[in-house]
Amino acid sequence: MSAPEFIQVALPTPLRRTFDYRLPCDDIATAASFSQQLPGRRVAVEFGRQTLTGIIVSVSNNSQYPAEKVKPALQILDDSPLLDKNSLDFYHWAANYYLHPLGEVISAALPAALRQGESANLQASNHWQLTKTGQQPAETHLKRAPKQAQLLGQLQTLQHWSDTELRQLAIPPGKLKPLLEKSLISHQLRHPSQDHDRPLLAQQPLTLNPEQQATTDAIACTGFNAHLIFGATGSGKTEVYLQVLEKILTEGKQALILIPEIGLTPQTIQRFQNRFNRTIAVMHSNLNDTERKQAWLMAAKGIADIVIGTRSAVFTPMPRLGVIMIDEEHDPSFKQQDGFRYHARDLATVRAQRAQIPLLLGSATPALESLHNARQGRYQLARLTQRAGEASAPETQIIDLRGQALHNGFSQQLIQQLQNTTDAGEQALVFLNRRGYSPVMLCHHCGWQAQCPRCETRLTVHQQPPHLHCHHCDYQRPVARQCPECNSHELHYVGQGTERTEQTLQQLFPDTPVIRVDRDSTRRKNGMSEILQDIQTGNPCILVGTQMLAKGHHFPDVTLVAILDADSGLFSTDFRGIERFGQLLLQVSGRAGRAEKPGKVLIQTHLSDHPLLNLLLRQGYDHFSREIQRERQLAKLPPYRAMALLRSESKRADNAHQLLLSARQFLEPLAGQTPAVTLLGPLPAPMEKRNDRYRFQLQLSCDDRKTRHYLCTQLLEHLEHQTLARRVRWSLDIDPQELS
DNA sequence: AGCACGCCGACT
DNA sequence: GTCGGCGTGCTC
Repeated sequence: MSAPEFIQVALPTPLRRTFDYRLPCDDIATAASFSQQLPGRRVAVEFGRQTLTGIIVSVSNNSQYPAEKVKPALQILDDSPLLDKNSLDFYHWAANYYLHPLGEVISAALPAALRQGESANLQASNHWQLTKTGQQPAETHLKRAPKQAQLLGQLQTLQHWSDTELRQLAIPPGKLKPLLEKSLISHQLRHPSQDHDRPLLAQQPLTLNPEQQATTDAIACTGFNAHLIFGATGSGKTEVYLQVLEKILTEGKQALILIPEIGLTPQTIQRFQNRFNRTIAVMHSNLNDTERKQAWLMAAKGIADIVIGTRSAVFTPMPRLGVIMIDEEHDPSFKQQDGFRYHARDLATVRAQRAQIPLLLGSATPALESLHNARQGRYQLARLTQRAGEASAPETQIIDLRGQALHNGFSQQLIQQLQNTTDAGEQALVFLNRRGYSPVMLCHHCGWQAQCPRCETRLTVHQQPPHLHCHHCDYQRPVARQCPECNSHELHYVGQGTERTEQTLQQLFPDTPVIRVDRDSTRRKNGMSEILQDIQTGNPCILVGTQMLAKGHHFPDVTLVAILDADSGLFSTDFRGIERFGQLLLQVSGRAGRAEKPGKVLIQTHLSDHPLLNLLLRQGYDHFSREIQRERQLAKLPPYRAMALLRSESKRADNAHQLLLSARQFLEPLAGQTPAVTLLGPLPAPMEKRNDRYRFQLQLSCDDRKTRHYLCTQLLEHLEHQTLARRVRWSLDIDPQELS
């Protein structure tokens, strides 16, 4: 057989095809012998006038493309495939399902360093550990150096650590020098390797309660089996994860654990590290390019046994993958909201099916989709109802705001309850999902409002530092002193954000520390850790914050949780709005009433009769979700229908609108032939103008995914031939999570 | 997408 | 006289 000459290369471009190249001349001679192993390797090619790194997806003896136009590839970059066949097949599947170019799917799968053609070799890195002397109480050696003693104390909780962990803890390597010189710690440069010599368990597992035991037993190590673990905060989901992990690791397999973007706290990783003597690769947004590449390669080369990562980790090749777990599976951050709009939970399901391995989804407030799957029998539903320890579920109470006098958003009743809590020396948490000081700046004389010049929205007033800020396009300007319309100086701030709420609370409770936790307050400090340390002391304080407060962190001393304004959540126009609100409400409530102190949750609203709110509070999330499910079924919405959303945006509104109109005109005759297809739009997006662009959307709903796939495939081909499609930014969202 | 080409308006 | 705005075309 003659040596194959051509390779098909996936390149990072929005063009929905692969590109043919000739093998580089010096590789042809040996190509016959290794052609089987070409797919999955990276290759450098000339593409137009640029040089790109692509992935070889297949090999052939001929090319469909005119032979004289086929360029030779510049260089094959890998000695062996970087991506195995299973991974490539999975990426193909994803590209086809989401109708997204394969090259961009592969780009999402690779860390930036490998995408840009860097070598796929693992780097040696420092492994640090305590010496014998270093294990003794820190004060023995460092009486006169309290800072060093404190640092040693911190390191003693770790025992051993890596350069990356040091960086995560914000400890500059230079600070370790004195400890190194005193021989309290030591380090060695090591290449990462499998850690299979030590016993698997570093720590004895906890005893499971009957529910946890039954759940763990139901999970089979081989074959696809999916489980939805529905358990409130504190019901012991993590221990189930750990014990399933133990089963999988015992068999010598790898585990992939997906977590939400802000759920990855050092404590989470610590729990896995403390339990197992196994190499863990962590992949999240705080890593730099080198660290990310290192973690990815450790997973792909089978060195790491446990991989913990956010959404994009679902693509990581893992040669011995034995389980996928998704914690907080309802979290919206599992869906990518731009570019390649995939859902990591949905892809994880497919990946587990293809690999014939178990899948675990866990949440206190499962996504409606997941509960639907469980109720349909596609997932096994495991309920964990017993709260660990003595902690009882918090008592919840609605404060009806109708007709009440409010003080900057606080009812008299809420102020009294906060007073009681601080008087008792306990902590309180006030939740408000709105950053800044005030959402509206209004002229008292003529009614002028500070608007964003680029978006169809108001500017938010910030006071720290003082400025007006658009939360949608980042436009900023100084706070106006007088009205630009009528020159009046009487400018009022209407409504409250976290800054103003912090100020109000500080005025109401001058003797109690008020701690604000939102994107603005945590950015300045060293992440969130400093703030958390203050809170963890257990001293009385009042926390004010956005959803940052609701996720991931536990505040054992908080006994009162107040939701300042539930109305905004109940008014949401998005069809998923009420589901999100219910999830957030329970997440926030879950912060209260840990340990022995019973918690209380107060919800301020003008809609105290809202049936779904009352259902949620009186009967729980299960009943709440069933009711929403029923409404979705009646309204013919997901998960009962397969939806796709074609979005368009342009500086010229007519162009954006026109493109969708032509899409609709194209789809209508096709849809007419197929039963049960609904087209809605083109409609202006909920925020019609954003960042100087006018936005429209066309919604497509089908009874089944097959029809949707067919229609969308046709639609994309149609759009490729539209000249207008080049002047308008557009994107197709399969299974959209938000209609915005 | 990125990049180049090509054609018209308002500046040093 | 040029700089640069974006419309159009092309990428194996």
